[in-house]
Amino acid sequence: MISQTSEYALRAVVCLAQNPDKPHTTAEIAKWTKVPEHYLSKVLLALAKHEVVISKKGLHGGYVLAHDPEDLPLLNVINAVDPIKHIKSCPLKLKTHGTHLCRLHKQVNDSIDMIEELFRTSTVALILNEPTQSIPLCESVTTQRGAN
Amino acid sequence: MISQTSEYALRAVVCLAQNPDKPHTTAEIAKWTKVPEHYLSKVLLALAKHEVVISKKGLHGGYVLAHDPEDLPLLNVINAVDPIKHIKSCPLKLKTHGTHLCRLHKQVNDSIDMIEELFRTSTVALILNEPTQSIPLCESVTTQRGAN
DNA sequence: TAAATAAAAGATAAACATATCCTTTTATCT
DNA sequence: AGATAAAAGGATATGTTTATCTTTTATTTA
Repeated sequence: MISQTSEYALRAVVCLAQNPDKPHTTAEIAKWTKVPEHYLSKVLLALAKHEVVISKKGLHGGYVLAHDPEDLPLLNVINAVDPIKHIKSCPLKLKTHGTHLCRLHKQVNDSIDMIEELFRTSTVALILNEPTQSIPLCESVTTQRGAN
Repeated sequence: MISQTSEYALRAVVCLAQNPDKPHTTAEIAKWTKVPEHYLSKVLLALAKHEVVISKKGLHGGYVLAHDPEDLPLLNVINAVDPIKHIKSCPLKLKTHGTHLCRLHKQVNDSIDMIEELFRTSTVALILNEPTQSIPLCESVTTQRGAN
């Protein structure tokens, strides 16, 4: 439903939100999130281009979040790497439909709208707070990874 | 959000629902739905295997719907060709998470649940009825294709 | 200024989804 | 029975996503 790339991007962003103390390198994030390192590098590049994260080159460089978790909807993360595309005109290119979708494509597009709305209204902060039994990305249930 | 294959399957099923008089061949359906004919052939095969449609070989054969449009949720069509997969256990394979999803993956899975629910409750009949300006798959707004 | 560090960029490969083509099987009609 | 129609199945091709590896560029520190 959402692409592997989006999943990776979400993991990376949550990871950075959990460890806001300093920039983290691609290698670090890759290890923590279990995302293939060189692939993650491309993902982070896209996130930086869309100003979801900020990159810093050189020694002690790495990536940090560009916004507070409260101000960062998951949708922004997803759209940075794999933009949600709405159906705006008839996929069959029927001339009489044009921009007015038939029931079928309206229904499909409604589902896209729903997903978008859900991700627009859920911020990264929402993921961090409300701790359940499982801490995102962390193996242990009692300690944050940053504590190691 | 939904695959090209699912879109094709939905088109084919709606097409058959619009023309319930007799079996229709792959070639006919392909022409009406603007789906590549040989690819559609595989799609219809999957739909038949999942008993969404019924195939009839030989002269005057083709495909018909296996159920009344009222009894056919769009979800069944989608699941026949490209099953919606839920997140059931931690994608990072974190042992302590196991089957108890963290907030991140719960959120993503919730979106999958939402989509599934929407498609479960929308039947093919819903697509046919409530005519808007555009008739599904039909270029003309005044005549059903079957009338040609 | 030199060395070390880390992101950026580019090139290549593997896996998967989509699409096409060709042959075989099955049913129907005369 | 023979001819025809149509689905079923198999093999191959194209395109896109995902993944890996290497080189280049920018930054920091000593």
